Amino acid sequence: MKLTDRKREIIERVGVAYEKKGLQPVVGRIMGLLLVVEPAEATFEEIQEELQVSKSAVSTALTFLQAKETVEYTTKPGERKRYFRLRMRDWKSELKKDFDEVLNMESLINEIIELKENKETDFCCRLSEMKDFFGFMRKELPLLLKKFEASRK
Amino acid sequence: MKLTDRKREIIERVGVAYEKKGLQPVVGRIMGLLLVVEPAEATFEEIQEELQVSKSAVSTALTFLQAKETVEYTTKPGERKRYFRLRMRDWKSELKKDFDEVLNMESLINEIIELKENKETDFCCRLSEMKDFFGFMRKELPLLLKKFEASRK
DNA sequence: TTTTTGGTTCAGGATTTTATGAACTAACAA
DNA sequence: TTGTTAGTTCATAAAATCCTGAACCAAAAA
Repeated sequence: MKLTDRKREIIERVGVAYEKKGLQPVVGRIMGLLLVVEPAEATFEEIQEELQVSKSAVSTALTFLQAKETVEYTTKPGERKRYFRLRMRDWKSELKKDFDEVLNMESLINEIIELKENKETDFCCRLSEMKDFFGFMRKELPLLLKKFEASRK
Repeated sequence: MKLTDRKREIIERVGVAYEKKGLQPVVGRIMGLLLVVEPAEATFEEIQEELQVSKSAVSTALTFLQAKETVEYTTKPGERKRYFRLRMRDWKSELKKDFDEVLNMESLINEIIELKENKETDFCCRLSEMKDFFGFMRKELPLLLKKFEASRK
């Protein structure tokens, strides 16, 4: 495999970014690796070798990423090895899942407001403002996505 | 203190939501507690009692939340106890920090693209598209915030 | 001066998360 | 039928995280 130090540094940075999102270290490193390698795919063995982790760690991480529909593999005729790669096609649907967290926040805040006996406090007004903002975002984010798509045609 | 089961349930849900964001369990529970109590403040002792954790856990979590400028305290004349509460005033600047992560993503993706020898691949085009999207969001999100503010006057 | 209140600090223990290694499977090859 | 390749599975080891308890401190009260 033999990657440059620069690429290795990026793998780590991508790894850390994914760790912060709650994914496990090896999962994040694999994402990084698949982002920087050229061509954009790697075999099980290459991943294991480059990241210096056990087969089981690679297997578990790849199973997870495939379940999440983030990674897929192809095979080449006459070879039994799998070539793993990122499913870049649907980064937009990934994003929509992130957007949906807004919806969760909105309903959680709303449940908190509903419990309040006194809804006239400054605190409660702020909460309402936040709730409204999340509602606003829930409506506006899909529009923004459309606007982006329109801007590229 | 004596909270209803409903409020305790919400504290846990808020706690889990914050854990997912990478904060420690006790930090998240304190956020939940300060969101549901009425009036919206609690003493060190009340927090400790309600969450059933040690003084040190409460102290560490509160120190962290104050450093993050998410929590502050007031005192009452003649009392030495601190009354901790959420700094709800600036939830918008909190939000802006979240928005800024978009910027990080943009530059990370850009660094990856710059390393690519062949920029004509399908993979690279998708990456560019993502980069453009993050650039687009970086410009649009602040506008969206303004639009929201305008809609409330 | 001593005690009480309201915390803070930190070493170490418990728990959780993450990675390993050994045993296993399935498919193909010799 | 035995060996090899390309992984998977799972018990447990290792590491990281989180919390506790004991010692401590500063300010006010007794």
